[in-house]
Amino acid sequence: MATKGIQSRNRQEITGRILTAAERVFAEFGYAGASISRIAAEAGIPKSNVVYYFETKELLYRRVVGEIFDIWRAAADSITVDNDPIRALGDYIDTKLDLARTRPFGSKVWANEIIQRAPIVQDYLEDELRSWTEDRIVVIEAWIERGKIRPISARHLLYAIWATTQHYADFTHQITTLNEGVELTNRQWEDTKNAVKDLLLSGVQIHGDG
Amino acid sequence: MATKGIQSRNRQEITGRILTAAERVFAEFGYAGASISRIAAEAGIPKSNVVYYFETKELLYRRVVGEIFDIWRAAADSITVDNDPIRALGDYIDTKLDLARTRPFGSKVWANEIIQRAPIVQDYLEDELRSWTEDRIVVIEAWIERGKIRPISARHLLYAIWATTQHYADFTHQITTLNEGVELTNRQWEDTKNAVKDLLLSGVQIHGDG
DNA sequence: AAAAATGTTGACCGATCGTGCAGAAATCAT
DNA sequence: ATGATTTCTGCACGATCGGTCAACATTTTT
Repeated sequence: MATKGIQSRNRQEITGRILTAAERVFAEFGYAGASISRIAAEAGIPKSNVVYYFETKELLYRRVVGEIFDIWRAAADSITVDNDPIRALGDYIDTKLDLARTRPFGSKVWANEIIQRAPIVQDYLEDELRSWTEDRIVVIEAWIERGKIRPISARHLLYAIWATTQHYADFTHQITTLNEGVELTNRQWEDTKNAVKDLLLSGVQIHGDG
Repeated sequence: MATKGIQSRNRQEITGRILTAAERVFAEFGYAGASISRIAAEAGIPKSNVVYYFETKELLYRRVVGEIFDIWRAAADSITVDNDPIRALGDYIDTKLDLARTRPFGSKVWANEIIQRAPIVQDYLEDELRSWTEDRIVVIEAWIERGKIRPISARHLLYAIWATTQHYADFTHQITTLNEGVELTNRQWEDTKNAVKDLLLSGVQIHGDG
């Protein structure tokens, strides 16, 4: 019992290393292009060992997708009826842009999966994403009814937020290339946050008369 | 000489069929996941014949990417200093959303390529896309200087337009799933155009005091 | 009509893929 | 200490991959 912990800790360490490697490799090569041997090499272990912990490529992949989905879901906690709309949406944009910077590979894996019509995680979309989305739409429409924001399309607002924030993760390479080949600095990421919020939330906010 | 045309016409027909099939297959499986045999099957010809016309998978892929890039470039013709900003940007958004509907596979191929850090078409980014982007930024900043639009970040405005419009192509499957599993109707696409323009151009337009 | 050029196809090659499996190694419970 | 359990790894398999090539069919040129 006293030594039981050692094995568990090792297990957690190694599965964590595999998941991190898998997220990167799946992002960089797509599901079909990612090979178990490449993931294993990135994690510094033999191929057979990856299979031992995750059984199949598909199960490993589902774990990777599930992780980023949970993280994104938590990012929208601020979107509730009682919160101030501009503040809540601004926080959501900030958080998602932080995630675009810190977890770009997860975002890319998700993008790849959706582009390829979700052959593996369609059940995620139909179960969890659908109800989650409807809940947020209800909140935004409640804000509209109470006259707190302009009567925009709640659904398309959500889509626009997803699109723009994830763009900075999925298209990092294009953005870097257009930034003279160097990654965005801290300052540029702050500028990005402000620019995205400015652009998107101007369409939401009720404009005063002066 | 009189019969020369027959072979040329056949050549054009068959390479066209291959390119259409390739665009779809590359979009659906990524570069690594797309196989020449699958493209050939989709085009209804033997694998060897695809190789005969395009030599390698990579050359075929470059042709596909080049096509969608040219189409997108032409879509921004309206962005010139002398045009009205809201009108010009609105036309650009409309055109790109039309392309999202009519050429979704090309958009997905591009997205896949950028996600994977442009292993094949990096020269496109550095040569053509970079100068093209800078030119548009100059136009938008000229609009700002002349007081025609709010002083937003021209670069991030472009990115936001790209992100939102391409989102409706790349994430079609997610959007369809969230639309109770059915594709968007003509009416819904019109609503989309208006919603995107409303959201993005509110941030651009100078708000009057009434 | 004969020669040349172009188009078409199936067979084949070496490489890599995901995965199953047997057995060695390490750790655990007793 | 010893047997049970878990962890680790090399090897082998059938399948599929991109690409080559030679044989054959068709069209074009002379």
